[in-house]
Amino acid sequence: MSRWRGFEELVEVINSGSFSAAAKVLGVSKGHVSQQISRLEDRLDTRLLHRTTRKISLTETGAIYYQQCRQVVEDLEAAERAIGALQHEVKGRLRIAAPHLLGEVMLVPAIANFMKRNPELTIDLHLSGRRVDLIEEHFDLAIQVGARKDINVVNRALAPTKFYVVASPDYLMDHVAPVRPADLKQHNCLLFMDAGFSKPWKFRGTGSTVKISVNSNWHSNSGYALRSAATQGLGLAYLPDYYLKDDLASGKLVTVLHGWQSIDREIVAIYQHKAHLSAKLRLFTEFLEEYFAREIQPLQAV
Amino acid sequence: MSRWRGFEELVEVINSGSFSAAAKVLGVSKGHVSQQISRLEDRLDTRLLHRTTRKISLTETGAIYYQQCRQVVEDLEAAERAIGALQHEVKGRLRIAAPHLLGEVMLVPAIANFMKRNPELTIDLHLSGRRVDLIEEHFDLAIQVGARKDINVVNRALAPTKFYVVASPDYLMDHVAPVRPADLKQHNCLLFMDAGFSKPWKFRGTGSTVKISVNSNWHSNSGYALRSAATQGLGLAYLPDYYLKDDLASGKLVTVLHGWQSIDREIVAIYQHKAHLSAKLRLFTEFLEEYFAREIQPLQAV
DNA sequence: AGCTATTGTTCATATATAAAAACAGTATTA
DNA sequence: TAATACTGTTTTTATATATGAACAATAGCT
Repeated sequence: MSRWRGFEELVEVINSGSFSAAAKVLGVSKGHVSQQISRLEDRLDTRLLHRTTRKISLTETGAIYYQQCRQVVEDLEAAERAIGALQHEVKGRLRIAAPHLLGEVMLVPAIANFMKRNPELTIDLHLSGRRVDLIEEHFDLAIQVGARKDINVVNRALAPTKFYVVASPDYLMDHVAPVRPADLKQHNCLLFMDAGFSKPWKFRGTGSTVKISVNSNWHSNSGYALRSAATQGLGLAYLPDYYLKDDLASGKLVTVLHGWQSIDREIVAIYQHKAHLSAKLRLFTEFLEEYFAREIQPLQAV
Repeated sequence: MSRWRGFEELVEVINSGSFSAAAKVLGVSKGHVSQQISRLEDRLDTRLLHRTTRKISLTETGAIYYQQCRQVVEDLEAAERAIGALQHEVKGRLRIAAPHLLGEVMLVPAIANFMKRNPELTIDLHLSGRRVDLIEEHFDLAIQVGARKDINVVNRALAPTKFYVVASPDYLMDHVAPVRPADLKQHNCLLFMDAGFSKPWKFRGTGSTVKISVNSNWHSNSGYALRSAATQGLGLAYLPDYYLKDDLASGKLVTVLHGWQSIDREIVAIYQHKAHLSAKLRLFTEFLEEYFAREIQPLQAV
């Protein structure tokens, strides 16, 4: 039972002018209002209202208490209104975590687009190689490639993405283009490496799946640096489609290993709990889904 | 059920840092706290807390709501403290109604005495011939001679008082002093009359009680005027002991009808409800009781 | 790694609360 | 002046609420 029961009944009795009217407003029985006021008086060990069957009048003590409670009721009403507004409008802060590459290439233009429609929104975009802790670091949303196993979060697939092995035309003038994954061993591969670890390159051919640990004398935790190194002919790079689109179109890079596709992966939005999703978060993820579907064109078959 | 249930649980969960700790502080089960927060979230249609088994963290929405609720809790606590102080100290306003005579003669010095001990008190003394409506006119206390029949008020006897028939020695030189109530018919009686009505004079002899409607060509609603008229030999007056003390001692007036006593009456304090008596009201009536016992000396037997 | 202590949630049950009707009292109205 | 309609309170009964144990999950400890 609440520590402060009865204060709203008191306020409403005064505002309405009678127990009966207050009961009607509050949607309870008048007997209940009577009981609540009585208990409040017992608890405060003072009489708050003088009452005859017809007239209600505040005690001096009651008047002082009423003033404060009235303020409290107004504050609580204001608080609920504020929440309601926040809940149903796209406003406030949206704190997003993402890897550098995805964030810079995909999210920055997407966010720009979304904010044009929702100018009251504040964005806090945090790019890093880590998988952030949503709770600890107060992120509303994390965007990454591949889902999380954490059962406390929702993984929402936004778009599929593929990785391609690419090289510059220059490089391919000097080296024989690989046609099977095993051929990669003969090449210098530009590796994405973070915190000392790199992931193997995976491919799916007709019926078989291959995982290759490649040779490399060049590592970076920056996708931009990897792509740049590849265009300058330093070796082969394994990069996602959304990051290659322009350079493939312009011919600065070309794909190799035709017939071998990388394993499909998903760009995922990750957030806490499906229930009670705030409007801003719900609408932003919906927007991202549409935006990615529109912007990520499947590359011409390789 | 309250319209704002759960806000105190939310505040305490944040203040304590966990559901369990909050439950301990609030003196309820942790299951209950959990349920309250859940309902609050359902009602607001938003998530207020991120929770894992070990960590609690406010949502952006939750943080906003928490700030407001925290303020509300502090305000409610402050309100209760204020009431407590008002309830247990003699301070604030004490609004008293009394008849002119009693008020001027007895209450003014009594109040002066009481206020010396309780300087934080404010007194509002309203003198009139009417029986005031405590509720309607916001009186804490009415002092009068004789109890009220109203079942909604407390009649607290402060002191007994007697009425005496008095005359000036001059008057008695020219007239035969009455010895029985019936003799009053032969005299001019100075009548207390308010709103066109006067009360009969009552007497108790040895074994019998007499009620007399006297003859009068002089009326006033002022006890002071009555007494003054009597000292100037205009006739007989029927006045209370506390108002005659000085004039009887100085010999300006003398009592008649020896052997016939007026009906004893009570000076009464009248207030709303015995329960929840404020400290100032309780202490003031107690003080009046003592003060009257000390100050109203029984007149020498008549 | 495995164990322990502690977390928040869920569920059946005991308790407390709110409703509805009966009650007592008082302004209003005819 | 009597009838009436409405007041706040009381009481019984139906409903809702809080509990406490069982549960699932996790951080810290050894």
